[in-house]
Amino acid sequence: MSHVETAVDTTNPELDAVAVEQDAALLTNGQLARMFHEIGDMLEVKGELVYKTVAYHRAADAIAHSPVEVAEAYRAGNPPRIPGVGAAISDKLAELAQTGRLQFYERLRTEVPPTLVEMLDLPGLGPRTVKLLYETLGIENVEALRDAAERGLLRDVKGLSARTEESILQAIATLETRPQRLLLNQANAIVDQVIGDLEGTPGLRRVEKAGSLRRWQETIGDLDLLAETDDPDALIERFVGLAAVDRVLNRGSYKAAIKLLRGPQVDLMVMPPGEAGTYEIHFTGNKDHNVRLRGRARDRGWSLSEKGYMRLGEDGEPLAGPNAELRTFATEGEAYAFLDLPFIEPELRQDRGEIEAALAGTLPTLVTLADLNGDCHTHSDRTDGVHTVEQMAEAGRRRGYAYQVLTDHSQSLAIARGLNAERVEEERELVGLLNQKFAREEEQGTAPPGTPPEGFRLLFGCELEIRADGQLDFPDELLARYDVVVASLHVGRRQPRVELTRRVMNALRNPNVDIIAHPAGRYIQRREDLDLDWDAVFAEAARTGTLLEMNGSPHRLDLSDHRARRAVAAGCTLTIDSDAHRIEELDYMRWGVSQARRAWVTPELVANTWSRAKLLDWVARKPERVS
DNA sequence: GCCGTTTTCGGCCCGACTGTTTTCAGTCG
Repeated sequence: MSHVETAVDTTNPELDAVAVEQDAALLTNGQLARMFHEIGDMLEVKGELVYKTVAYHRAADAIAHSPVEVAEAYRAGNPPRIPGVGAAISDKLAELAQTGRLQFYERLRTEVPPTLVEMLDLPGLGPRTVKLLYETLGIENVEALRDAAERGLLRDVKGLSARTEESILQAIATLETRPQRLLLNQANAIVDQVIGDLEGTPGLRRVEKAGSLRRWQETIGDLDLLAETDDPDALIERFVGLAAVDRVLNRGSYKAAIKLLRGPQVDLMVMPPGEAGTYEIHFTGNKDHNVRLRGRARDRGWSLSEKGYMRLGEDGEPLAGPNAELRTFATEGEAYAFLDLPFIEPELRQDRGEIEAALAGTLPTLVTLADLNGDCHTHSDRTDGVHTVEQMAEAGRRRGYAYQVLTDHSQSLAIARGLNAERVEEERELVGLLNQKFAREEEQGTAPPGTPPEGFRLLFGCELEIRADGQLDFPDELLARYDVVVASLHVGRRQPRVELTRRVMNALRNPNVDIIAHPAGRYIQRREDLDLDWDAVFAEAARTGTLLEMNGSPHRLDLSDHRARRAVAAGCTLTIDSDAHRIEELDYMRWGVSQARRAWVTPELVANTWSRAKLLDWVARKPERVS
């Protein structure tokens, strides 16, 4: 607990000031990862050996996903073992941890203009071409490239043509109008639309989602579709001719890619009927997961591609001609089994230990939507919601929940018309009346079908503001009257880490606070995470049994999968909530569940898979744990 | 640059599509 105490200790302000100054030079895992990715990019442009550049990118990813703060650990003289980080990169990390700088990186930046690396963002333009353009025409940024292309200078470079000029100008235009990555729910809606448009194509047996959407990643770049069809030509024809197509990026016999009008790129791959297994694996990814599978296949004498497993000869090449041997499978389960692996859930396919767990027989049984018995975070029109308390409760009841917690905002969040003590009392009475009605209907057998045996109850809660001064927005006497208190932080988000952490700690230690909602306070692609001492927060949440929310709003998905995994490792228990402000948003639960699955979360770790009695008992016992 | 229960050196995952070419390199996923 000592680091926890240190982080919130205010008795010696001078000590705090020293700590903050040291922290200033400590790079976060994210910053380290960005730097090593950039190094990888610069080495690519320099024309370095491809495997060297890959090594830097791989190390960057591993650092980004590391459960420990890497720079902090190095500074403490306690460098963690990170897969993909060997002697050379480890030395660089040590230098960064000590000095906050890296000479190798700074020298590289003088050799390779940073704007050169930005040119790699242009679709179709890779490191070789960037290098070629730099060396022949001295082009070192996108502006110069556009200028040269417009003036017809590129066609004189060996290996390029007038056509290349055109496609480069096209790529620049694409980059400038490129939409942000899609949120999960947006991507899903677009894909459903495209799948609907493809239905009825002659020969088509089925179309399914693949790629990052099938892994339920929190944001989606390109969309991937797989199709089983007896007539590939007809399908490709239909696909590239869809009304929503802006332009066709490429088109072959088995695959095609389109860019949708004001929308993302969509890739379609055709699978021969009955051979979906390896295709689904290949196109669901992610890349690192696939590389691991191919390595394992190769160790066993087979080459794995989307087409199936091909027997390798003694030269390490697939056998050809009459000796060729190809194994295909109808399902992913069979294709995994060929490698003596069990089926691995798509959400886990990120090469974050799932292969090892599969081999050890320790893959988790992931939480599902059906496991949830309630929703601990919902709003009504009495604060910033859209539907009435009754409408929201009725909708929750019809979902088959045993409980739903009404968590309208507390008084200080004026922007959301937060409730004062008087309106809190009104709301309590309203909740009581509704519950009487629900109980009556259950007794009379007129409750909606699907109502669980323990019946449905609307639990009385609030979303309690953790104010900028660190105080909670209601006094303890009032808080003690709630069934469930959900605390969250919306204001004073830019305070320094020590201050922010102290505020959250104060909420965690309050005997009446049961859940911390959207702990990182992020809005995906719009607002950064709160700068908290996460290890301290997780340790205290675990000690006090305060539940940490996985917020299902596709804008939040907070905790993130990485953080949730760390929280669980630290002994925390979670909730998965919709944070619904209208009836339809109760469906946000599905995105929260997918995020939890990506974090390896099992049902028992999620408090709202519990019965109502168990949940209420858990929160009632918090005072014992805090003391 | 990383890595090793075959290896401390010599490997490192795979194929489609595109464009500029006559046999392939670059890019992408």
